[in-house]
Amino acid sequence: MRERWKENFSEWYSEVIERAEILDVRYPVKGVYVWRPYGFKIRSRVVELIRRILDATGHEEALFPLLIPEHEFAKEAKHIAGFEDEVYWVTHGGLTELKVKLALRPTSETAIYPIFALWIRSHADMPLKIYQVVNTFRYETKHTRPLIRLREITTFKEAHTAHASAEDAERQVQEAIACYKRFFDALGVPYIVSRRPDWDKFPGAEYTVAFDTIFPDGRTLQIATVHNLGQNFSRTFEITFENPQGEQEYAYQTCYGISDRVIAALLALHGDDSGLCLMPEVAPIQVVVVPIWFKDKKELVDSEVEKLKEELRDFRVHVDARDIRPGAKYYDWELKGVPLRVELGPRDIEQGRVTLVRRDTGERFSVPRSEVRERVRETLEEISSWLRERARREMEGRIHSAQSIEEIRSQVVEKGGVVRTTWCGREACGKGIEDSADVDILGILEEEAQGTCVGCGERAERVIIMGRSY
RNA sequence: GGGGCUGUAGGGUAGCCUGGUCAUCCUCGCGGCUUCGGGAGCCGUGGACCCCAGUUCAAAUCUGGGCAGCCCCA
Repeated sequence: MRERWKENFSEWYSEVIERAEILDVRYPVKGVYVWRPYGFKIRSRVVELIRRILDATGHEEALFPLLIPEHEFAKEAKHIAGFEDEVYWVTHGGLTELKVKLALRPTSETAIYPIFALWIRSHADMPLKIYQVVNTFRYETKHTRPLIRLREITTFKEAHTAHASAEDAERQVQEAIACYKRFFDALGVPYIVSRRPDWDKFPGAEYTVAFDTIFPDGRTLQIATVHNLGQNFSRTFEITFENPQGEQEYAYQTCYGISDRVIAALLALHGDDSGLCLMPEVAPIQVVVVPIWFKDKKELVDSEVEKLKEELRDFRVHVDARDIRPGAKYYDWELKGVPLRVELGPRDIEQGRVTLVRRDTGERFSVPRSEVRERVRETLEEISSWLRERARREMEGRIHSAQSIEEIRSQVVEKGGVVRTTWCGREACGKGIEDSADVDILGILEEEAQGTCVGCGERAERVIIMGRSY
């Protein structure tokens, strides 16, 4: 690696995406990228994890069309107002201009809810919990960045639910938050959960709860959102049901999603100056075996490596048999983030041992050949918890508190990260704080506020977090 | 949204101002030999001027447009 992880994060990120073969960024359309096989394997593991979690909580996977007719898309006024300047439109079929323009989904509410209206007739049809993993399109005007700000989001994991009561929808929001916590915990991606201020909620939602993480450069990244839609969309799309009393009622809805950004976070948070450092849970290769060949010993080493590979068949193992020097292989696999390396040479064979090298700590040690399976298993577990713990500590070290506008500005602008502070809860005052500190309010925390508002000095009603985001 | 800069082999670059020779160097790919416990050496060989138009005897070089990328400000 040429670039350093913390000191030069933005360049590091670009370099690692390209050299670790995650994406090919050379596709000739702005803001869209090619998943390379190695990156795609990581993506697949991440998708499998969310599938397991959603399936286990009674969600069912489905697949809705990419194209949305204009009249459906335009039904919900606030929703379209929130998206209209970033929608791609299909206007022609061949040379024929379409009578009804078709939107490429920027998100799928307006594709799914007309169908929900057909599926739901009675309270017994609910709760209805559907999810899909799809690509979505947004015509981003700001600077696009691989996996962070995309024009084609390739891995949008969105869930949509419908309920017979406001209480059940509220319970669903809590379930979604719990699912996402489990998901990010498994990936070792630390997060802050907060409720977005009203002016920043999802267009058409009652309220939005967001997960943010903090990158090594101190900027925050929104990695998941959960929305309580109330009856806003069900009124628009006429999703009604007959309740137990025999009356027609509008359904109560929620939706929530996670984009490619979770993979950006996974890569960014678990790196160092040598490159990626993948969590064993998602690493395409968990253990790379490097044979150390010597003149007349090549055959001996190769046959031992073959046996070793068989002994390690419970793991995702790759034997690097390329005809290059071992050192070159070490650098290569470190860049690609393989969590554990096993070296096997004449010296190891003589002693009946193998050499293990941890990617996270760089620690090198030798273990008896007879114990290799068990030691690999426990070392991978240690790497997983070490990475998880390090990421958590790193993020917590970037959360500070501030009691004045000046402090907010100096903390966030100079040191990066986020600040906790207190706010009266009034929108005008909140926007004033954002303007004068030149820092955004990310969200409102669950906890009780004490003291006064940083903006107006009146009694504080809310604890908020502020930061600069991607 | 506004402004600036850039586009030369798979990657990184020199050449462009001042048009003209076989387009420079590093890396990389391929074949071969010797090597192999932290980026090997030698020999041979392969590969590029973003696209479209214009100016000109002649364009990587100048002009216009397109596309793509980078940076700064809002």
